[in-house]
Amino acid sequence: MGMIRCTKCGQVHAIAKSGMVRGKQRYYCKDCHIYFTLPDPGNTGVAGTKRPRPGHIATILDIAKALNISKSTVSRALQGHTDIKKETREAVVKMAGKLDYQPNLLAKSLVKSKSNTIGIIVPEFVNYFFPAVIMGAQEIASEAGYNVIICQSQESVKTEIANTKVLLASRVEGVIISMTRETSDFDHFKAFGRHGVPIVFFNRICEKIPASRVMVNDYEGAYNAVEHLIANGYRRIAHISGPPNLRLSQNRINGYLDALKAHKLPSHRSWIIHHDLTAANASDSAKKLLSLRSRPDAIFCVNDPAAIQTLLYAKSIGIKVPDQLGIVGFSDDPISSIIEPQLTTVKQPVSEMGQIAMRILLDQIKLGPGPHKPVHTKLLTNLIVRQSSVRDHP
Amino acid sequence: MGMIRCTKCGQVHAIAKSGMVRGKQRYYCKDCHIYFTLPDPGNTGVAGTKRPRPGHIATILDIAKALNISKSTVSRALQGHTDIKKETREAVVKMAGKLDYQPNLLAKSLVKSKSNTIGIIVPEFVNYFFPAVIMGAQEIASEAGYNVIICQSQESVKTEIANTKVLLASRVEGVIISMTRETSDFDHFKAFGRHGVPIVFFNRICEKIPASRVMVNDYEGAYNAVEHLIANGYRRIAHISGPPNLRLSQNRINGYLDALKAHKLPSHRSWIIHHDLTAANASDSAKKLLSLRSRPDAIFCVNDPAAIQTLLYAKSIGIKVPDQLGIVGFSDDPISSIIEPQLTTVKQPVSEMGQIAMRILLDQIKLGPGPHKPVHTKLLTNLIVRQSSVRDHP
DNA sequence: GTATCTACCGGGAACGATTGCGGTATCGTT
DNA sequence: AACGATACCGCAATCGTTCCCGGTAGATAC
Repeated sequence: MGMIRCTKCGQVHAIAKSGMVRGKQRYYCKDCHIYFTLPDPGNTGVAGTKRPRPGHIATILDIAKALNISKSTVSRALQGHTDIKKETREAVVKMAGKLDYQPNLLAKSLVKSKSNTIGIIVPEFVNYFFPAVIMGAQEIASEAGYNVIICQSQESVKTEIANTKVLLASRVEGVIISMTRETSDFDHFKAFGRHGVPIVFFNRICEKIPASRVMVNDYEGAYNAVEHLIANGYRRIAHISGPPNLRLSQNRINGYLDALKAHKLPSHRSWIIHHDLTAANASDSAKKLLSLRSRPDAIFCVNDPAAIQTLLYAKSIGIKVPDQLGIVGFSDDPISSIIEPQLTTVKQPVSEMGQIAMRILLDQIKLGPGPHKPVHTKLLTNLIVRQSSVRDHP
Repeated sequence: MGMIRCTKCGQVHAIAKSGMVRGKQRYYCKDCHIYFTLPDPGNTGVAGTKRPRPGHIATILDIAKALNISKSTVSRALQGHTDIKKETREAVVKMAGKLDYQPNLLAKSLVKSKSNTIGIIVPEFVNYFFPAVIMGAQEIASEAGYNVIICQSQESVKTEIANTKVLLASRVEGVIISMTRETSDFDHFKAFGRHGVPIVFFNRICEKIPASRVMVNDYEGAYNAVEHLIANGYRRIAHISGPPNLRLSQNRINGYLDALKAHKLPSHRSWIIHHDLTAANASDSAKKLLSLRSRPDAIFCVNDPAAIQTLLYAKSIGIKVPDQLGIVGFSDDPISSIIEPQLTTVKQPVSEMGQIAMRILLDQIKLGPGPHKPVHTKLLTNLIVRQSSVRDHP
């Protein structure tokens, strides 16, 4: 029970009501029988001035009022409608410039139910690969007038799920995804399908969902890499693989195994080590392989970061590469041509991957809602032979 | 003149009118004296069903109707308002889950005039530096419930201007910028200020604008690097610098020059070469320096990519590093600890840079509109001494 | 001179949320 | 019984666009 000035009468005592409306205390005036809240103290309301807020961005209504025409006309003039007289249009455009008008995409998206936005979810973007893919994708998207929201799942399913929620709430028209290494439940991806948002997977695809995919010929790439090692006289070839639930890991293992089989070379289970794609773990895997009693004389790695860690470890313990150990990576990371010895690697078209994924996605968006036949694209790799796998005297 | 069914009467002939309204032909019915357009053929309108579109995302209205309550109540229930009965709230939440409700951020942003979005503009993100900064920034932003739109200017002022337009149109609440190397006109940045959108510059700052800045102690970093070279017996120290209009280039040059001066060492104009931060250009600069008659015996580079190119070039023409040539870079790019010899470099706190920039920005946003005192933050670097600059016998 | 067209423009309903204002039913006091 | 207070909820305006209707003035046709 405090004395507070009522909005209708003079000061009368009023008491707290209606449990705090949006953070503001609500009062009731006994005499006037009305409810009221106190105005914000910040707003020293100068009556009469309509919208004097400093950071106000001009709207079409501002332009319309300045020109004494309707906002419909302004809207049509601004989007180049034929129905508008030339002078009117010019006046509108001029006034828009004068008022520093910037269209409110939020409002536009809302009314058109079209956000002009694409979502991209990647596990991380510190290692060369994903930024390069994103660059390719973004290039195509902005050519088509689309914006891109980039999300990092940070290899965590939990944030991956959070990412899908954000993208859904932002009403993206399509999504490009490379999964987390630990994603095994796919309900959050299906949400996109339920809401008619097309998906394109790349690199780390999900086979449980009938969506388009962009990958490289992992099997052939691995096969060729291993065959190249064999041709260079290596016989005890091990493999540092990726997380087993990723299709790309499986494909590259199969290529590796089949190449060995085709050349009647042995394959041991202990020669295949899965690692989680972190640098520290790759180095551990290399350590494990190189301290085996039956030490391999070559290692084919699922990607370049792993190959680089392997190479560094081998050097650190005095194993000569390529003489005592052959190494082949996968991706053609810029580091691989700088490290010594230079790394032989299976080059994959990284930027193109993003471009193609985006092109497929935009096509699906153009086709409109409804389930479409998924497009499965397999890009070609090629082996870049450098020093880490070539011996003069096998 | 064709026979087309009128919307009001039976079929009467009608003729093209009103110059194609929004891509659709408009007709006029002579008998009814009305104008009309043909409905979209795609919509085989099943009357009665309100919104049967397949990809429809449930709205609060859908929830309200399903529960026979008003949408206001749904809205309040969903945001945990106190004014809602417990059973009602639970019913709403349950129905929201059942209908797979996802709030429409566009609508929310529109009505609240708050997009919950931050814009980031960087020149590129293939080289280690910018992705790492962005990661740091994004981390802080998502902790605070903000989304991030990332734009690449691709070192082009033109796309940088386009980026600002997009961010403005997306009603971002703040922007973090690292300029293009060629940006010399700043009107497009001022637009943010005019609209009350706070800016934080990092790395490549703009001094013509009273905005907050995050940088490292470029001068001291450079000074220490050069002093380190001097301590290792190098006397003819050159510098590959960045674009001259960037403050960081100037600061690092000054640190370089002052260190030379302090040790009474000569500095030649021909020993300072500006390069445009591309790899090819860095390599050219190294070539130019190393073919000078008075060849320098050490080079301090404005960043690691340049230092790496220099190192590679020196090796390619048989110059021994560090014996015949000392090299120091700037940034501590991951490559610098892998290349041989390992690169001495001035380490800057990259991820922290993004974090701090974002924190400053969020603070300014919290303070609300109106000009605030810009915050100028200078982070500390420290010299990582590796092999490329250390000689046993100076 | 009238009927018919054309060129242009305005009114107003969406889009999907938030929120100020106010109403009803219920309960507790005196 | 009457009144004050509380708990809960609905109405309707609002954000900035787009776009469907439709209307009017002038040109053209007959």
